[in-house]
Amino acid sequence: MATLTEVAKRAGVSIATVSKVLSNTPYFTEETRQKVMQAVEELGYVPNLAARALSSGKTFIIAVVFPYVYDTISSDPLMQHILVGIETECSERGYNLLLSTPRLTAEGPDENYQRLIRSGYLEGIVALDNVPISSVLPITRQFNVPAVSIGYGEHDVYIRSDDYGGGHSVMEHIIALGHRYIGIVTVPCELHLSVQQRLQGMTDCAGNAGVEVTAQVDGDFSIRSGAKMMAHLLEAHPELTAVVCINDRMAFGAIQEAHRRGMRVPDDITVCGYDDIPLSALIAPPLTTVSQHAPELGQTATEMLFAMLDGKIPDPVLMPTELMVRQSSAPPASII
Amino acid sequence: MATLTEVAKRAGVSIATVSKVLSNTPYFTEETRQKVMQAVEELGYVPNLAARALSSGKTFIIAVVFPYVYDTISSDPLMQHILVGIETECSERGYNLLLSTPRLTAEGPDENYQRLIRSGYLEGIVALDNVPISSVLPITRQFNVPAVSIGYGEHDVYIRSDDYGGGHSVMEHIIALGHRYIGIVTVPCELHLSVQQRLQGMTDCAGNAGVEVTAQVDGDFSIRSGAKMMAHLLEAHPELTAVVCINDRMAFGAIQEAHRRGMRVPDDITVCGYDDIPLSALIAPPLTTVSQHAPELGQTATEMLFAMLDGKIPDPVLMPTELMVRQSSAPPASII
DNA sequence: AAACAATAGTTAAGCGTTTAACTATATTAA
DNA sequence: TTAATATAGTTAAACGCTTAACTATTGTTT
Repeated sequence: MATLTEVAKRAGVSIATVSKVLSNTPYFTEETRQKVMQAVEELGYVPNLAARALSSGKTFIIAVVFPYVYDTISSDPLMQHILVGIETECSERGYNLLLSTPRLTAEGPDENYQRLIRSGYLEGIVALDNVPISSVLPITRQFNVPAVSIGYGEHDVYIRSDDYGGGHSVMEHIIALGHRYIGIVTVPCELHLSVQQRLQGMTDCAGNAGVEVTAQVDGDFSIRSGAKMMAHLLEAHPELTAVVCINDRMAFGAIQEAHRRGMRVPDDITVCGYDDIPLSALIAPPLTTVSQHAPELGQTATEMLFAMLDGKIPDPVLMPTELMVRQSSAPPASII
Repeated sequence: MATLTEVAKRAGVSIATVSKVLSNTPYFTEETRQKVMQAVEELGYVPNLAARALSSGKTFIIAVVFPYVYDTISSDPLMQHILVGIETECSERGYNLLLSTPRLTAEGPDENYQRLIRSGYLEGIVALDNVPISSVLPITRQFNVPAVSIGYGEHDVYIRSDDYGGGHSVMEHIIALGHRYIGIVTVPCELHLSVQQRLQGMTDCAGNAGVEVTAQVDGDFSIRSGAKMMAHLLEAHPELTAVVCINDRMAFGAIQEAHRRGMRVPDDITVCGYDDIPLSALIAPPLTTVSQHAPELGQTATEMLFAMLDGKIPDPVLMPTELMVRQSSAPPASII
């Protein structure tokens, strides 16, 4: 691979001049520029990133950190969409994207990750941070790696989906439809900070409307657990007319279980989800759910990171959610 | 961040000695080792990757290249699973994973990608290569970047899922059940090399059994198109008793469309898919499909790449597929 | 015409490693 | 006892780039 020295030789100038031309630092003539560019062209010169990184500190790498806890990339479709947003923004700026999925335990993230942070390879980080037991972010502060948090962990620069508002809006929708016997399928709330918010929004909304949530059970995000929890709910509380799940996958399971029992959705029971993964619009019946605008979440987080790299201190962002009313929700039969 | 020089100073030795100790190059005493390690410990020294990369050429970065054509990461669940396999293998070896999603046109991959390949940043590449119009691999050959192809593009080191065998096995299953009026939902075959194989397997199998495929229509991988093509098929060929889709998402759409028309699956019509994405086992009815073992595909590809980095030349691999018989397939009603 | 400023380019130091070549000491063989 | 060898450590060059400090040239101002 061609180096600066070769380009300089061919163009008949010094390597400093070549470097100046390439980085557009003032003080060279158009003629020099031409000579240099021609040499670059002819040799197919591409700067060596490692050398550039060492010399200037700019690596053009940012890392996406998706901690690996119970779930993550493999199973959560949301990650993909956040990733797409981040990728879009990075590739536009010529940055490369490093994917890090540290194993997270109560003692903190794994060795590999810690070394990576301290290796000087990363210009910045976008990290998912919603796990209460432990966080990937403290170490970034310690070693001054710019980082943006997507989530409710403690960190100064963050973007959060308005989970409280989102939870509030589904519940509001359900209560407005006339439902009074409502079940919630969630996950153990010590697992996930944003789910805590979602849940709080739901129960606050119900409380304010003078409605008491009939029952609340814990699944584990999976379709299967959604079905199982739906079964529990329906057996213990046959009076239920609506069930809200804190993610779409569990809502899929819930609908399946309802169908399995010969119930019609939404005629016999309303089911709502949360996340608005693409499949949600396409199942039968199409699912009423809350969109987090995941790609925008990733994209904005990345914009914030680039702002930090420019020396700015971006304000925290609360991304509004959007209630997607589809056909899985309807007034309770008793009203019609 | 601490550098070698600081460690050397603290341990009272030269930087070369520190480097030797850390890389376990012979000729130092246990005592020296202790002194060095203690200094490393106390200063929290972590080698600067950029410097190491420049000096030794080892960057500890491998890139996963998922070209962005029509579809990709955002929508294809398979990618995720391949990615998981790659990630597992990389993190085990302390390698970092760079995610590259070049825009691919007939003129080849985009500028960013080409620069990345030539930047010296990458020790190797695992690339999805199934698009006939263009490939991300020729440039890796040109610049001697070790690369493993997952797919049917022309490349010497590759791993392929046995699409032909997989296609053959679903068709065999359907014919064995007694179906004689069979429809296929595929995609325009100039889009995807592995789909061509899948299809060939299916038609060869049917041909050998003396069964003629009744109809074949083109969707676009999406659930929606699956439903639409199912509608076409059922209207044009009411005699059909089985429909095979070349991916699971279209099969979901097909099942939905069948349900929408009041048909029962598999009682009135058999529907099979391909890919075995996790959802497939959980929909109603659970889908008969073909598993590609995507994570293993990614993992083996990565093992092959590491073998190349060790100077070996791995043999091409054909990964066997597995027919997953579930409840969406049954003998045609005429037989029962 | 002298003094100064702006422009164009060069030289050389430095980024933090790895590693080949070297020196110094201890050990073994003859 | 000497030479050869193995061991332990050091010195310094190299990787390819950026950039501060410098020199040389040209243009402008007084």
